[in-house]
Amino acid sequence: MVPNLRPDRSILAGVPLFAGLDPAACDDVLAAAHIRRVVKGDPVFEQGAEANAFFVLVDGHLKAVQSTPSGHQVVVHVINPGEFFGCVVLMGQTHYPATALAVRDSIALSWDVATLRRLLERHPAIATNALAGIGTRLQDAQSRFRELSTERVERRIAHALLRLVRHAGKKIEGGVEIDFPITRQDVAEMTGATLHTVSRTLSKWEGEGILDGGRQKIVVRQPHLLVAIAEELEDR
Amino acid sequence: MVPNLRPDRSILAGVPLFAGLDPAACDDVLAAAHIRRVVKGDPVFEQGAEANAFFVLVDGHLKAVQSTPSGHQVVVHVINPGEFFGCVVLMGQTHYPATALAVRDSIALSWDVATLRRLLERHPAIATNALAGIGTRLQDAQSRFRELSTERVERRIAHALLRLVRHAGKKIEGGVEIDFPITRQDVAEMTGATLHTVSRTLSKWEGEGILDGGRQKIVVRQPHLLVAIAEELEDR
DNA sequence: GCCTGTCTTTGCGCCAGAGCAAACTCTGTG
DNA sequence: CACAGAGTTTGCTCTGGCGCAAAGACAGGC
Repeated sequence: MVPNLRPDRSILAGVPLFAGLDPAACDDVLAAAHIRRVVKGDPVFEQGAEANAFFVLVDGHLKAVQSTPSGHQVVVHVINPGEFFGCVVLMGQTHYPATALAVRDSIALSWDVATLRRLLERHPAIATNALAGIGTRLQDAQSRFRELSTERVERRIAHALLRLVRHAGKKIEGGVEIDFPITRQDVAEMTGATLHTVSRTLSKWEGEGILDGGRQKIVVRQPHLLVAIAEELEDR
Repeated sequence: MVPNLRPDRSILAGVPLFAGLDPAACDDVLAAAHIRRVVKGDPVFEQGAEANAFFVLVDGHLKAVQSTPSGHQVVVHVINPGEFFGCVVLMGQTHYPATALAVRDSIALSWDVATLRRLLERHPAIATNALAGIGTRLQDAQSRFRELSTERVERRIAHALLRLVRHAGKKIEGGVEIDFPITRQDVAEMTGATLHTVSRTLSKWEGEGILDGGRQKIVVRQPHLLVAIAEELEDR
């Protein structure tokens, strides 16, 4: 962690957490920030570690994974640029409940707990924005819970892919590509399925022209067909 | 909804959302509140309705249920006295994502959106407290997601019961009773299981002396055995 | 006290998808 | 360029727990 190297107010532009802050406030926020670079495969923090900092992802992609004592892993959240993470420190928790792992080289801003508290006090709008952000995430978590309870694997995978397309999709020639390396195992851990089932399903869809796979790569060719699978009332 | 009938500051004592507020602030909060009484079986608000009020449960118990287009229901949250709900209005959502149903006669305080905004501005501590509350709930949702992904039904049911015991348990002669009417179906909807599987599992546990069942009633006799089932590393 | 509707229990068959196993295919590295 | 390791595909088997069905058991209303 190094002191802030570029006091460029524009990095905060795409961060909902700081929406509505006046330039002076932005400078205040930035001045207190540290920059944290993390290379693909490295954790920003690990599950169980003492929670002492709060982060905003500026560039790259992370996944928040929880692992169970029995060795299973679950991807509880994919963190996209502009999102905050490590938000447990906002809520008086002392340890991180998940590991934040860089799925590609990433850059984050960070603030330690005390600094964050001070910023919250000085700029109450941040608290309101944080509330909105966490709320959205809560809803997302509940949706996924509902899906996992009520839907069959195929449909859950479709939902997961659509979510990825929406939040981390990059438009390319003839489709939308998930903008970071993603394994079948990752998709399995997001949907409560096994690697094998995900692989089979994606292969089938590839055969149907819905998407193109590849090593750590997914390109959705026909998003609307995925929507049809995800939403269709009648069971397939 | 009727105007505040009892301006008794003490009702706010057990509400974490208003922790740390000075007496004057409490009075301010209370003066703006309305009291909403709701009888068992009635909804406080329904999924899809316009979100125009925010609530704190003073007495009773609610369940937050989401239903899918296909008719399945999921219990996303059990609301205990002192908790807030309808918190989507805090986050700029326009419609309630779930139905809040009274599982017994209940009393809630309510504030309309505009009033709430004003209170938040005047008493920033509320925003901080709300942040903590939603954060806890997010973690809870993620835990349940993880359980649903990685654990077999029996263990998930054990976890759900323990959660109920913890947050809505009433110590009675020789055990802990869940302090509101709860059906096997409810437990099923909390754990992503079917009514039948829950019934079978509870019957088995009743046979083992871990708990006593009954119509809409569960009394846990040996919580530690439940913990053993929930936590044990080796699969049963 | 009886009746009705709701909740619960239990039996049985079946299948989605997990678990296991093995081969195959990339990609980066020495 | 061969090799190692990680990621992917695919086949086969087996089973947890769902779906369906039907019979009890209880509580509240009349």
